[in-house]
Amino acid sequence: MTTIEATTTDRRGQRREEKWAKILAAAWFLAQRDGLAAISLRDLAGRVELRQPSLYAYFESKLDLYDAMFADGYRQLLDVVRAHPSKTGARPALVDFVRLNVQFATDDIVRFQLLFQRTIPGFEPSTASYALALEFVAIAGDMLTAAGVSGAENLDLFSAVVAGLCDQQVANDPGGDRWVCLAGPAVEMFLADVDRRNASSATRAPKPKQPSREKQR
Amino acid sequence: MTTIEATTTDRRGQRREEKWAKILAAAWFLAQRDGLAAISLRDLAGRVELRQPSLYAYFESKLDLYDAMFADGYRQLLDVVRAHPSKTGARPALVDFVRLNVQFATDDIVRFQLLFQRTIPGFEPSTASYALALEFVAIAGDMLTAAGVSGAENLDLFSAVVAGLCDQQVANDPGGDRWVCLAGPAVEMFLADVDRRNASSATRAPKPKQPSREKQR
DNA sequence: ATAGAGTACCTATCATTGATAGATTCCCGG
DNA sequence: CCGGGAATCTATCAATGATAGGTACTCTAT
Repeated sequence: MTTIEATTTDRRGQRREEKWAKILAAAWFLAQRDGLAAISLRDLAGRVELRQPSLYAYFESKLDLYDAMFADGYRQLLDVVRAHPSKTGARPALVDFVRLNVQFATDDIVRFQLLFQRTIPGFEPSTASYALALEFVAIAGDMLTAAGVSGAENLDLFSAVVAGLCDQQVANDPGGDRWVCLAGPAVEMFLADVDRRNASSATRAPKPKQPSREKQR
Repeated sequence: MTTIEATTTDRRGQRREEKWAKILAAAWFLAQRDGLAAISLRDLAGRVELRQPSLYAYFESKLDLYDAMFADGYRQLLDVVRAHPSKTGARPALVDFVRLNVQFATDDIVRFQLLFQRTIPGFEPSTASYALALEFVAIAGDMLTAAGVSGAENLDLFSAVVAGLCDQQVANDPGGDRWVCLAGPAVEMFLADVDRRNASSATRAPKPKQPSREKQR
């Protein structure tokens, strides 16, 4: 779906992938300069020494280009998250994880829009690309369970907090850090709330659902 | 800015405004059907018995149409917020306010996108339209101070929580209420956090920076 | 009543967009 | 050296937002 496949990975395949990467890079540049939806295929082609129809040898359509960018963006996100040294202790790691996410969002606004806001009419990531998104969600879920948080409602609340930080940072202070530096307080707030609810439910019902967890911080 | 002004409010003015409203309604319809960025002026014109160039008697450009929709959307939001009966007690009222916001977002996704996410390349609300947005922000600020919350950081955190709820609801469960019904818990979480921080800062430093405020609830 | 002004439309046309068809060039294996 | 396929081109399409200029209607002032 994403690309028109090279039938076999022959010697040409490498050159092709190089060019493919160049196109993608140019697409990101244009998206940042003119807006995600304002990418012009002619402009894009010109930047990689091609004519506009030749792009269709690499992408089936413009939406397919967006799909490739979507996958590329998630690969970048996964790289960032995985490359980051995980702190000792699940909760400090969670704080770092959130801060990393907000920073990632602000580092490239159009990338954030493409990955997390459905803004391009008609665009829907292919299953292959969406798998990368799920991979990321799984990582986030693991970090939460490691921090002793479980339950669908808690996951939803957490995702809302993180999304909100990113959203506000991107929309109201692009390039700044007004909400980036709220990552710590926000996670603190969230975890305190989880604890609070667990404690109160524990007093009412003597069997706490979650196993007791260490409180670091 | 928003519209090409009727030089005088003559008898025709009324008809003109009627038609103007019709165009706007049709624009919302098309936005919901095809996506915000995919509105076709020819299609839009056809739905109000006009030819495409005639729309330029009502809007200077397509971006200007978006500006009119932006203002219209905020007027709707202000109407909803003001029409809602305010509960007794600032904090229950705040919960209601948040729930109302999330509901408003899900009720019309493209409207949410236009008002709160900068997705249309080149679009920036005119100062007149943006004034409506500020009006809304002011209302939210008032509700917060009424609930005993102050400080820029708290406002930012609050806005992030609300935005996050809307964002996730719209993106991941459009039409549902997975995050709508988290409005209550989220506000509770937020207020508990504010209280917690105030309490701890009060014990450490006997002079709280913010003037003491009544703690209701 | 009627000329003039001005509004509200129209048709015709433009440049640009994403997309397709078909010809051409280039490279590599036989 | 030559045939096939990949890569790219030119030419063209329909649809888009925008502009120019003309036409019909309506109200006002003489």
